[in-house]
Amino acid sequence: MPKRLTLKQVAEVLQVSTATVSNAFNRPDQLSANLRESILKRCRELGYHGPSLAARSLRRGESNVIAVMLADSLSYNFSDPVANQFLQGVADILEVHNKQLLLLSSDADSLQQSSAESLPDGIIFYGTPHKEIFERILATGKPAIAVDFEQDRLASVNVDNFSAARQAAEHLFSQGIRHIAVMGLRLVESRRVCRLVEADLHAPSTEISSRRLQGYLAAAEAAGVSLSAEQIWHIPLNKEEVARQAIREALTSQPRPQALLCMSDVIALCAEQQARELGICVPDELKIVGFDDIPQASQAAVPLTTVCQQSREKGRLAAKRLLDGDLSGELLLETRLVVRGSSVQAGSSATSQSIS
Amino acid sequence: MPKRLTLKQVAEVLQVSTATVSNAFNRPDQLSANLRESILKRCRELGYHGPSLAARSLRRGESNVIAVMLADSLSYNFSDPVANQFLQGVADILEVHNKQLLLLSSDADSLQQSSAESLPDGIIFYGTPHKEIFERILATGKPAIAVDFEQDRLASVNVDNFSAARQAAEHLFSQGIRHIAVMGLRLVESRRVCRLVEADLHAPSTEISSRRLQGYLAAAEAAGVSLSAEQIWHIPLNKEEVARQAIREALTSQPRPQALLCMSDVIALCAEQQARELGICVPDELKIVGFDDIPQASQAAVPLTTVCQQSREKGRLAAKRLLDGDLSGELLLETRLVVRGSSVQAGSSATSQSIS
DNA sequence: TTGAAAGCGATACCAA
DNA sequence: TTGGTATCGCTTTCAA
Repeated sequence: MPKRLTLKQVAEVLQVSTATVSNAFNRPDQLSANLRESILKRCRELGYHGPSLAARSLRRGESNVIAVMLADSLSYNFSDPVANQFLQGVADILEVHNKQLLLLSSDADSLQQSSAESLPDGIIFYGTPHKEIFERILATGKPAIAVDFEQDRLASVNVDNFSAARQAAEHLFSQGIRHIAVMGLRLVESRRVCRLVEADLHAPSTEISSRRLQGYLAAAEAAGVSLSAEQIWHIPLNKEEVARQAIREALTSQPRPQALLCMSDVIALCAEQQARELGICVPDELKIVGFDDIPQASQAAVPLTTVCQQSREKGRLAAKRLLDGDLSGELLLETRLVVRGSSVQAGSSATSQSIS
Repeated sequence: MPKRLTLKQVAEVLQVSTATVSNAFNRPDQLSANLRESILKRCRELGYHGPSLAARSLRRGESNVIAVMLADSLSYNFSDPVANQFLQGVADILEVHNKQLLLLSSDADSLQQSSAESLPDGIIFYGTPHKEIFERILATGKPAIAVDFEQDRLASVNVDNFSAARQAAEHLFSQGIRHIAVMGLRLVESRRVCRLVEADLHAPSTEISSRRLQGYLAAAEAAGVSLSAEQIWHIPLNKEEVARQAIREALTSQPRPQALLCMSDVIALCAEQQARELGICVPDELKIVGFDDIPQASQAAVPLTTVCQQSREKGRLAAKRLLDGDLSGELLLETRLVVRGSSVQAGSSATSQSIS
């Protein structure tokens, strides 16, 4: 097996100095076009395809790699449609800028050990990372940006979760609905599905889910609708398998809620499916409102009314700001309620209207 | 902004040699537990969180990073449910082994330039990569494994696409269906939706889509069903927006096919939705069979009959083989036809049966 | 336009 | 158990 060639060896074979070969790759202006061409050509023949990333970034202090630091595990993020949209947006921009993508999880032990965060030239935090790792990275002084959480020491890209959620709830209350259940995502620390207790309502955090809950509550209060802790479920993971249990509980509780306010589309779509299995007709007997506007939301049998939070655009903006060095202040993306399926019939195509 | 500390500086402050600090991080057995503890503690206080990845991998010749080389663009892969499942599987294993994940696209210009492939300790090729990059990486002699394509110089993880597709088609023909349309994925080079022509049928490649097509054709022949080029659509990308056009064409052609054989679940689910919009009742008036068994397949309004190809497990196995150095031969995963919705009624829960 | 040489930060050998 | 030191592959300044 031919051990990878080094620039030095190549230089030797070509009878030029290492500097010249290096320049051929990195600084075309430092040598004649002719020479450069011939060097690159011979390199290709020899099987030398460019400088080693490790050595180059050691020397230059930059790597051309951007990291996304995920709050949860990698595999969880690959399974989550919202995260996927976000990563699509990030990838859109990185591809244009010729940057490579390193996926890191603040959840993983590996980070404690390998300090892989030292490689990338910049870091996008997606969701609230573990404190220790967060501090560690901030201390490096590398460019970084926060997405979906707030951090006074960092620029951020975010949406107004409070207003978005309030709007979603208002949509229901304005239809005269008085009895709802909230399918909440990660509202408390527990790893199992459960309902909230009164105290949970008075411990608002800055986490997006807490914001959304506050938005729901505000809308309820404004509409004079009572919404108590026992009508609010905690779902620890944005996964169908997990959501199902909470939804079953809610849909079989007496009296059955007229509507489900779901903190994600994954939950909402699962609710739709569960309702179908239980023989509950959506939207006649049960209204469902989601959050996120993932692609599947519009394709569902009963197209989902939800809050569009432009996840892909969020990824684009975060990556753009990071690469442009535009690292101050908070950027709030617009959200809008997408009302769907208000007049769907078999044979007619779905309608959807936006309310902004 | 405090520039990142180096191991050397730390050693100086702590009044020990660099070797000792290095050992504290990498070789606990090389120094007393006491000393090690105190060094690590002081490092934390100083804000030194471990050796730089670039320097360490330059020196050690390994980086703790594994790359997945995607045949298509990053953002496309994030949007594809099958790719997401695969990446979940890869991530499952990498997390256990404390490896970081670098996502590379053989599509991107950036690779030509940055030779980012030099960093990772091993590479998983997902789908047929561009030839040039493929050769380049093989030449490095790094551990690598091929997924979803065949390559005599590389170990691989794959499924038997021919048999799987044949089985899917047989399922239809055994129900007496004689007139079908094939919604094919990437069957020819064109970037637009089109039907095949006769010549395309006689140019079988080793690409998975070609294999699947051959499987369909074999089943048709065995069943005495005619399946000609004009009944076969080419869809260039596994995206709903793209598939829609082909599906519309197929569903509005006269006579309308009794069944759609779809080369992916994304296409099949899109077909289901289109049928709904056109007022065609699935499965009474139109049968649909997919391929992949993505999570949404079982959640659809009409649960989808499809071929399960264990994408996540594929990712797991590929990563496992790579990390275990088990790099010879081809590993074929089992596929199985998952028949769903054969007796679904509103109010009753879905049934599904496996035929292996 | 080219070449010589210093050094990026860490590791691992060998000696003490 | 610890310390000195050559070296990993490359970039870049400076001098020729």
